Amino acid sequence: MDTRSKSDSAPTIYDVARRAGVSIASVSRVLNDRDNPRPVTRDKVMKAIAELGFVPDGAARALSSRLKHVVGVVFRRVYGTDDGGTFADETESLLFGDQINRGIEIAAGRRGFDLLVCSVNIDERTLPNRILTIAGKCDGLILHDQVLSTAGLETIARTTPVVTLAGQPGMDVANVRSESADSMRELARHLVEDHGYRRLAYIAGHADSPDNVVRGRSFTEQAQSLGAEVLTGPAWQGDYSAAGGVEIVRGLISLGASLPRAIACANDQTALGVIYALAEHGFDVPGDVAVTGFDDLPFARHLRPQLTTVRQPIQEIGARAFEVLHSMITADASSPAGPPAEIVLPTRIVRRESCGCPAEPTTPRLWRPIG
Amino acid sequence: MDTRSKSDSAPTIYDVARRAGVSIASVSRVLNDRDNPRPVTRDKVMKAIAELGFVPDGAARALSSRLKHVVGVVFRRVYGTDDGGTFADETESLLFGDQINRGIEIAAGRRGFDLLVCSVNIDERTLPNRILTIAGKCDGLILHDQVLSTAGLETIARTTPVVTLAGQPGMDVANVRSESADSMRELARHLVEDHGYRRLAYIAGHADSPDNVVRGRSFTEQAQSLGAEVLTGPAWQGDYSAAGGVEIVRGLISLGASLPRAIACANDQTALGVIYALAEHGFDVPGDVAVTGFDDLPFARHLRPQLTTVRQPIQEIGARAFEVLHSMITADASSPAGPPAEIVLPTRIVRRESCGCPAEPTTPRLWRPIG
DNA sequence: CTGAAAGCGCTTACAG
DNA sequence: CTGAAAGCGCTTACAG
Repeated sequence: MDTRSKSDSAPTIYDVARRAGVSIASVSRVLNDRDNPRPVTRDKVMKAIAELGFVPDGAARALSSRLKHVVGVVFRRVYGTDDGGTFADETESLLFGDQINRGIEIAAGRRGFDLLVCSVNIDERTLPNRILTIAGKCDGLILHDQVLSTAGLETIARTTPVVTLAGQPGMDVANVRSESADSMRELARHLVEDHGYRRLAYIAGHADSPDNVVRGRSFTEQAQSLGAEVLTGPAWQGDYSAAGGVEIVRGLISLGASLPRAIACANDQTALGVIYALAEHGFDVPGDVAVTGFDDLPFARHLRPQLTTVRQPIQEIGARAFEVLHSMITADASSPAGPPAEIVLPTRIVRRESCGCPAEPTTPRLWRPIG
Repeated sequence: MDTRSKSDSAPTIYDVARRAGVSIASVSRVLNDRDNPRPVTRDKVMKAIAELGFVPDGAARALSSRLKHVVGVVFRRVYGTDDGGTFADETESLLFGDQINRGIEIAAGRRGFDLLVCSVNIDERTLPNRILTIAGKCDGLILHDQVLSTAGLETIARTTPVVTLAGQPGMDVANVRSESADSMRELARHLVEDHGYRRLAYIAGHADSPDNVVRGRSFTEQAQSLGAEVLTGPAWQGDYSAAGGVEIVRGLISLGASLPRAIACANDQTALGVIYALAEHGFDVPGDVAVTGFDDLPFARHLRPQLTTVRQPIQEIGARAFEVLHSMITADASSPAGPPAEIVLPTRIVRRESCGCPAEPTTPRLWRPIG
């Protein structure tokens, strides 16, 4: 009669209680670190737990306490333009996304939450279902850039707290993003006024990305208002990937187009590809063409020329997203106020060499494109 | 009487059943795609689900079906030697670990599992508890390089399926790693015989990493057996980070030590730092000192000189780890055979420039260290 | 094909 | 301080 419950399957709270000679309620109390159990009781329980190698079941816990202590994160596994190999691995590393997730995870850990991650392909047909399955496994969801349509978003937000990243705030959806307009205007001003460039271009990211739209518009309007020319059109449509940047420059050059004096890119990865392709064709950066990025990923300062870009507090974005989500999860029934519609984090332009500014004297550099 | 259950909290299977005019059993059946429910029934249920925005609760599901469809991954958030800033962000990107996790996640997704990730600090005092909490939330655990002592491992493996990465197989613990000995011997042979280098060194990774131990020993023994000298000692103890590599080379140079003709590094990141520091002091790689890595991370071929290294199938390691874990999770009670003790994936040496071989003519290069 | 009912492993009022 | 009992939201034999 002893074998029944301590058989092959994992021990439960009942096994612990029996072994310790107490009720499951007492076991639960020491498990949750309540202070009622007497030291004696506590010790008996602890001993039984250790002997049995007992691990409380998270599902049962969650069901009972109505909190899973898990937040879900969904992001796109993008496969960028294929340039034939040089940047083939790039999209697998997802620099930006991974770093945001790290920020979320660290913030979550501080509150006893863990991260359920789920990368999806843009073309996935079962996406809505995937996301619902995820939603069922967590207390709230953080959705990266454009993984769901606005409609899909509103649907899921009816029952699950949702925070989007670089998206648009909605009825029940909070959004966290970083400031783009001011910094892009400042960048345009810098290129036009400080460096005197008169012919510029902006290489766009995904057309459906709000950040991209704002960056392109702010940059263009500011440059034009200062009397500079800004090249536009489908030839300048990138996809946030280095391979995309390479392809655009190669295309332009093979068409015999005359390049602008400066190219502002939607993000650092695009700038990386652009600099690569320019170097490949013998153009000097910034001598012939100045190039700028956005994000300030770690590699930006190791590039040669060092990349002038706009610094986003990447991990901070993740951390803030978690905090907002956490407040939505816990507030839920109590607080009548809705979630903060939007959190906007500050950015700042980082002038390095690729725009034409002098090199920072202090930082030695690791890499440079072939000349 | 209608408001009771469709109140503010999320709808449950009971709400759906009531609305559709069927039993919860029927709802459950369409939820799980069984084929008994008649089309009529199914339609009524689907309609109710859509109208209510119902999302089945994962915890309840898991508790009832005894499967959470979640695997946990624990890895170290390492803070490498601080070299004063240049590589400060490096450890935040965790190239290698993230790529393994991506492999796990993709493989998991194919079987309807999601990933619960948890990065821990080496120095975390609550680590055992953290891991137990994680364990309770998933069906099985994948542990990266040395997150737990052997004792801790055995304890948790008593009740949870566990697969380690680059560790050592144990009683109930499967291990997935890639081959290191043969490739390091081949690398030593290549440096000594093909290039004629007679004075070598191996910059180690974490001393407690089995991979590191094997790499160092294989390399050293092979080189020595071919009559070459291999420098050893604490001066060559790295920590798998670029910053560590930088520090070692700077230290050596500042001590006025005469450098070996070739330095084999425990991994690519270390090699990156080593090349950086050598370039910083005016040494030519491979002209003055040849340098090699291990891993073949994406940046290895973009470096100038292109990095000679050993290619590991990184994502494949993650994918295989998941598959083994999945078989342990599902087999459990049924199959009497234990888990495969160990899975070893093949590696191969990739000869590029940093060892002294001629450049690959086909691949253009993006970056190179300052000369 | 469908429903009533038990049970998964916890937490938490409620009594004592 | 401790225990008996209800309940969290599902799944799944078991009858019908």
